[in-house]
Amino acid sequence: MMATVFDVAKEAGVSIATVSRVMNNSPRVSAATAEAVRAAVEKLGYVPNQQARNLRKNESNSILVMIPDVTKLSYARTLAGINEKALEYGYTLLMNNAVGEEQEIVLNRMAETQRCAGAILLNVMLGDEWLPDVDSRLSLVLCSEYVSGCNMLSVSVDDRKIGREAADYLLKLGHRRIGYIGSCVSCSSAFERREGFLSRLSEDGIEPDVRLVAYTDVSTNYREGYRVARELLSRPDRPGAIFCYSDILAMAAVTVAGELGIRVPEQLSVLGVDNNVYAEMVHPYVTSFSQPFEEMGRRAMELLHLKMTGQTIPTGRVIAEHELKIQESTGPAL
Amino acid sequence: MMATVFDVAKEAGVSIATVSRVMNNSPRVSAATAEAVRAAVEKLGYVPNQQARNLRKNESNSILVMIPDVTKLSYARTLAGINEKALEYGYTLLMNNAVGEEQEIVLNRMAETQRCAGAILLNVMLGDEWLPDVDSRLSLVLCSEYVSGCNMLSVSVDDRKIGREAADYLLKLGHRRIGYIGSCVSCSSAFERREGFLSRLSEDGIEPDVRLVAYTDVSTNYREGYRVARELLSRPDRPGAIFCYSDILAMAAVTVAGELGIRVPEQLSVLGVDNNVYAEMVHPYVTSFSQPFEEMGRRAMELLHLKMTGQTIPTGRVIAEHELKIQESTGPAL
DNA sequence: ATGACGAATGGAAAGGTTTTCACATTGCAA
DNA sequence: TTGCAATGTGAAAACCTTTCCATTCGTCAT
Repeated sequence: MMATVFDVAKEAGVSIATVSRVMNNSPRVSAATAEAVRAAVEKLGYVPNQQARNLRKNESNSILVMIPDVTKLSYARTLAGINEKALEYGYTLLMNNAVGEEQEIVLNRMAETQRCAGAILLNVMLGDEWLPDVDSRLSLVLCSEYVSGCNMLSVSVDDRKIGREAADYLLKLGHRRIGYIGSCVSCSSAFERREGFLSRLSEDGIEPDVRLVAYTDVSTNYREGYRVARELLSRPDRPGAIFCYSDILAMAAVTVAGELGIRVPEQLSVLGVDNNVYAEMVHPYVTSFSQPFEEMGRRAMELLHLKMTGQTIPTGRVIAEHELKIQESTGPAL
Repeated sequence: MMATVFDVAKEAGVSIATVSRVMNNSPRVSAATAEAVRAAVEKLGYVPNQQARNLRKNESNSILVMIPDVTKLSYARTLAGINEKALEYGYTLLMNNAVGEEQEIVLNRMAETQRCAGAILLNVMLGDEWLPDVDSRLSLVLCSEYVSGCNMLSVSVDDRKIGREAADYLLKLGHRRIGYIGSCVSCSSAFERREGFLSRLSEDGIEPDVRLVAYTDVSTNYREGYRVARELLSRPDRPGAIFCYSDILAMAAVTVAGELGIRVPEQLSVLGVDNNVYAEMVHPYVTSFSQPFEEMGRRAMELLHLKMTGQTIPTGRVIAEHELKIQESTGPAL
């Protein structure tokens, strides 16, 4: 049915070994022979069977991407970046939408059946004693929130720095009554951002004020954010500026402000994180830290490629640069 | 390194053929032997090499999902559905984020190198003469907007019906001045929805009124939708109800109405399509047709499985059911 | 008692590569 | 002229399965 090395060898009048060499661009073959083989390949429409190749070479050209939830925009964007580089390097992308325990099962099965040579894990759960073990059999790169104490190679943004810069920016605008909406425990990035945020405020002598803070554990749930923001902004001693864990929460805050007759940014500055494409649906547009998800995906794929080809790689954590995109929701304190 | 059938055979004191039979649950092996083999498998931690298996059986257990843009929520949701079923059937998911010409190249390469046995194409471009050719070498299922005239097996919603029901719903609320925001040409679904919408209106004697219609070619771009909606709603003879191609456009219309002091739904009913999770970011919440993307993905995977295992499949088009989710943005005509 | 049959199992081929090793040819220096 | 290295090529093994075919053995009907 499909042409094989044997067919090509017969057609070109050479041995299968020579055909293989030509297909792999071996230098140890004469120009004339190579040309004849190539002609035969062309004529027969021969394409090497990847399965057989992988079996023989005992390696795989596919890599696994493990995603907790592909419908979350940040993951999808990262995936797009990974895909871009994978295509460039000639890898095939295996993807799996799995969470928790299932991640471990799938990953182990992939490693055992030798279905893939490497994997990129988006936002793997905390407390993963099993990761180093998997990493010994399979090249692994993490691409997600930074998990402190985890020594795996990872790509992430510096959430602590985002928090610090958020505080810095609002302080520079003259704000002193600065609030926070977001979680403090649900995930590592939330924790880090809040830590950085509070430590910068503390440097200017501003200590956490419970009346200015609203915690919501579901940091990306609009309705919950709306409820919490309403509560926070209804107080007589409401903050003059709010740093929000996500754009979703920031949008909720802006909407609430509009409903309560609080002018943004004159009476209230709102700062978010994400640069969500949907952020434009609320007016005024939300000032926000953008996260380079596509770039993170590309970097992760590059690192994995280096790791798999045995080249030198940076150890530990690789940081992707965020950027403050100033829009309409922030302004100087009155 | 890794245990093979030979190791297991030696350990269990049987032949490799028997080991293979046990691994494949063949009935032609005695219980005692099977037990011995299983014990050896357990002891050695043997896992069959998928590559070798695929090579021998000349088939693949992986299927390709081709996506134009994984960052679009509807595609991501479909992908999640596909993933769910693929896991259930034991398929490995290959994914590729490609558009236009690149789709054809990737698809052909996949078929030629026998990397996968089947593929699900999300929203493949129009005018694809090459599809039947690929389908003859690779099982194909389309999962996307319905392309009329294309005889491939496909899963899609009935966009014409959505259009009809939209008109029907607004007419039943007593509306007569009914507008439309969306594209008429950019994609098949936009065309179909508009056709169904207009034909239903026509049945009640309402003919298209250019003053009530706003066309925007980028049917999912908020800013453009905002501009267009503003233009449409600023007219003195503005419509009393609007059917929007997408929730994004509907949200823009609702926002514009709010800014212009037009009360929704008292003075203006707005109806969208999608049931976007972000639809909740605008008040009042938008009434909308939900599309079962996850379910579509699952159905597509099921159909592909049936097709690949040579079972009988429905021919042509499979329709997934949409549903009208009534929220706050629609109400009776004054 | 014999033949036929079915069940359980093993031997060996096949699937399409890559790669090692060996062989033959050439060119070049001694 | 001889020896040797470099170069180009082919034969065959190896990668790990599945599966066809053959063999053995026990059972049952004649």
